[in-house]
Amino acid sequence: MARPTLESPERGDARTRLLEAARDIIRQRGFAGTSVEALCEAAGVTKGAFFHHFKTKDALGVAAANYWAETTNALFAGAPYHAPADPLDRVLAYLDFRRAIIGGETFEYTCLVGTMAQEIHDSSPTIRDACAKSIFGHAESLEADITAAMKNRGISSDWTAKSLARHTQAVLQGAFILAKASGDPDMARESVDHLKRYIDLLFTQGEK
Amino acid sequence: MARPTLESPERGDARTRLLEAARDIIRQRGFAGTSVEALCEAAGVTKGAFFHHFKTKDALGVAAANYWAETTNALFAGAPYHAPADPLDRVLAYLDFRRAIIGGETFEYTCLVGTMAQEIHDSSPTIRDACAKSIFGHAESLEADITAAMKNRGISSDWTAKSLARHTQAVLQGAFILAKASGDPDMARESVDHLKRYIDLLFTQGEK
DNA sequence: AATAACATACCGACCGTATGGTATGGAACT
DNA sequence: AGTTCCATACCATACGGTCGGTATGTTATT
Repeated sequence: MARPTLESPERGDARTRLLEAARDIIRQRGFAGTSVEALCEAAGVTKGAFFHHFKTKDALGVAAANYWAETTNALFAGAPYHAPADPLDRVLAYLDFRRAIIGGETFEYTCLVGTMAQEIHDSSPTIRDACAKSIFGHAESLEADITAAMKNRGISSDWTAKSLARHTQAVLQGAFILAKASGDPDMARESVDHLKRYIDLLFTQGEK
Repeated sequence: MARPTLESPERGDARTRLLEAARDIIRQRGFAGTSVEALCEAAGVTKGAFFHHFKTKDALGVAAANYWAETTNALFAGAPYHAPADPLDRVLAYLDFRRAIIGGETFEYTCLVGTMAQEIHDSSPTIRDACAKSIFGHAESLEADITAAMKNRGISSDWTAKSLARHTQAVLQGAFILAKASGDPDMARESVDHLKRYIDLLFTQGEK
């Protein structure tokens, strides 16, 4: 790839490759378990390049979380689950999509920012905040459909759209942990099924 | 505390203190982020004591997971949620208990084996297996009540007691991650509330 | 249009320290 | 007397991070 220009400084070859390496390796070994040199080797760059692009290892962690937020936002924005006219169907289609994504190697379907937040929540506030922004930002992207579905079905509830959106993320994060502990992605799919059943019950049972 | 004897070699003072230090510090900083020396300092022992009791750092991880399984098993066995005569009430009381436990500093209510499994699932199979045993063993302790509740209410379902028991653990693990990311334990309680509502719906709606 | 001046991207050797782990000796209990 | 338990001293290495240097751009001046 060509050298980055002043107009697009983010296009640096090494920088992107380091972020992609971070995305994959940190999901396998965790943040503290991933050395800068391991990242450099995977990205095919030297340490000089690393510290040219990131002031510290923590700064790489923040950048990786932001990169994760950007790429996943793009993935979900372009996903087919927005198609249904009924907002509830969109929410359920979202869960189908999340379920369909689960598969292959563990590090390929688990969540970078969930992994990092779990690990560094107490030792690195900057990384933690970047992770929180990614998780809760994504949750917010579901809120609109949930709110619309509640209005659409005339749901009067003691729960909020915001809390349900956050709960979906909690279930997914927890599902990943069981999958990691057991080495079996079915363990994650199982929880998504329960979550889908819950939301289905909330809206078919709660109708008034 | 007295010196350990040959008859109860597991009662070693230093050993227990190291396991307790591991329980607390690993929940704060993760496994890789916790140094042997940090554990020794917290336990008030030297490295000689550490490597006398544990052959390697990984062995400490396995022992910490087992210690966690033992102590939490004892905690839950002695908890008051077993009192209700109705098995469904016992399941719901279990969730109330889990919810009530959430509070204080993050490391005080989050799960050691969930944290470790997340981090070392790929790099240390022995620790991962010990964590899995703790998580799924605890899940199994719920299965009996769920099964009894299903029979009791005549539930014919497309889900199993085993999968629902595992799902409860997934929700709790995920709830902890959101709490860590946000720094707010309410984020965890919120998900427990949703889980309780789900189980309630499953049994009141599914009655036939 | 040429060029001086500056900025960016990257390399790879190097440094100080922290780390997991070892070797050895001795006190306390059996 | 023998074994368990633990402290001290030490080691080799892996770690995060620095630094001098080079190649390749961009911008401003003339």
